[in-house]
Amino acid sequence: MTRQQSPASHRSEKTRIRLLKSTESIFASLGFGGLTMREVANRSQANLASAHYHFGSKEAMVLEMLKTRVQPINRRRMECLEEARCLSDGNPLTTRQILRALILPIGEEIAKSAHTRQTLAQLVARSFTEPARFIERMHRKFFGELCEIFMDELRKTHPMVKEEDLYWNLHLAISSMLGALAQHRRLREFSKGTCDEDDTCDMIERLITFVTHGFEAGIAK
Amino acid sequence: MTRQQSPASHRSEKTRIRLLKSTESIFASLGFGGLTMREVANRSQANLASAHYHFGSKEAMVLEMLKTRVQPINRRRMECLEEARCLSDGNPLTTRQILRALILPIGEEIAKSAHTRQTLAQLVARSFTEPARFIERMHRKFFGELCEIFMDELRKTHPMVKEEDLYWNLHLAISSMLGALAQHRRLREFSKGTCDEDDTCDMIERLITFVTHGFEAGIAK
DNA sequence: GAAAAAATCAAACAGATGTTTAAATTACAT
DNA sequence: ATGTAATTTAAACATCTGTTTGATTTTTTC
Repeated sequence: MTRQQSPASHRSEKTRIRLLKSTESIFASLGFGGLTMREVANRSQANLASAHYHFGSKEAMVLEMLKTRVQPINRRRMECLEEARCLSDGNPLTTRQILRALILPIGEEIAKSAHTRQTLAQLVARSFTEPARFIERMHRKFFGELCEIFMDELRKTHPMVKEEDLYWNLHLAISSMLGALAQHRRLREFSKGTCDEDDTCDMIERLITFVTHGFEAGIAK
Repeated sequence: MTRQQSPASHRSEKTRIRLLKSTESIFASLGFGGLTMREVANRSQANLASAHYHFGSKEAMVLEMLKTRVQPINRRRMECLEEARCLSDGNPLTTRQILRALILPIGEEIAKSAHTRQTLAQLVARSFTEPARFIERMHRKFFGELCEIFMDELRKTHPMVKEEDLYWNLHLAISSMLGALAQHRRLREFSKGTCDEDDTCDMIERLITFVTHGFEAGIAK
């Protein structure tokens, strides 16, 4: 049934890509349950059945979209970590450097997709709060080893700090990042226009400062 | 259609309460889209139609459940703030005191519902990340004025700090709180058993420390 | 240009969902 | 006890969902 993901796709995949784009924006604003195949097809100016033709099922389609969005961010995270390691030749990284490597890549990605700024922030956040089990499974797969790598880095930086404290505060830092992304669009209304949520750089810098100091306070004896 | 919420309900409302309880746990784990009237009715050992009889619609039922869960927490928040004001006779509160008043009441509520610890944390978090518009409207109503009260308190404590910075960092603190609640149950797996997510007091204290220092770092010049 | 493969399409299917109806039952006041 | 209101019930309704089918069109290959 499903079109095989064969090595060479000999013709343009315009439809496939349009479907993924629609999937992304609808999933970001309505979640998995709120996303319907018909709405995706409509927005993509494609036929309902073609979505199944390309992906096989709704679940597979959403998963495909998430993969293509999440993986580049995780790759970039590793790069950022590596860059920091180069700069600090041999010495342990600072807490800020580590947490920056975790957060900055999302900011870059958000800034990149200029006209749909909100979408990616929502997307990332929603993918973490979705009740759907298969999405949870995906996160375990994509995030599990990444977290261990970041934990290792934090251990090097804070060799005297208890494991428990490191885990707890990395957990809080990640949670803060996700929470901030999820609540992103509420800021303007909340601040009655005082704050500009569209200034992504500003947001990222504030977020990094916030979690860095939160983290360090949490591991202090 | 809807039974009127008349002042004196002359007979026991067992069914109504059972329906709300089921609504709570299902909504917490599956969200609004995942919650079905039939499942609620089944778990409540009630008839499908009785749910509509008591609440009128799925939307109204979920809203009623959220109100009865959220409002006590917000009332408690105001009490905590008042208690802190008493203790510091006239002087501005510390940042920690203010943020504690925001966070502690949720912790108390979570600790109270001992056997369903996870439920409330998930419930609060999910209610904030639900795509459903009517839930967003509810939050605006319940949270809007509360936030302004907390902002006023922060203004008194930090009179020299720019409005923008106060808003940004209160926003980050709230987001962190929500993110931590949402990600709550991931901690044990993430930490491979090192951390005990069921120790609610510990979690709340860590969270308060985290956001307090994050906040203060964010407003420092 | 003809055969084969890939992609699109309209239509239908099967199941689930929120909601309504109208009858039956229970609880309550007089 | 009786009549009235409140509640529960089984059944049906209309709509929406993901998915499948089989024919048709488009693209690629030779």
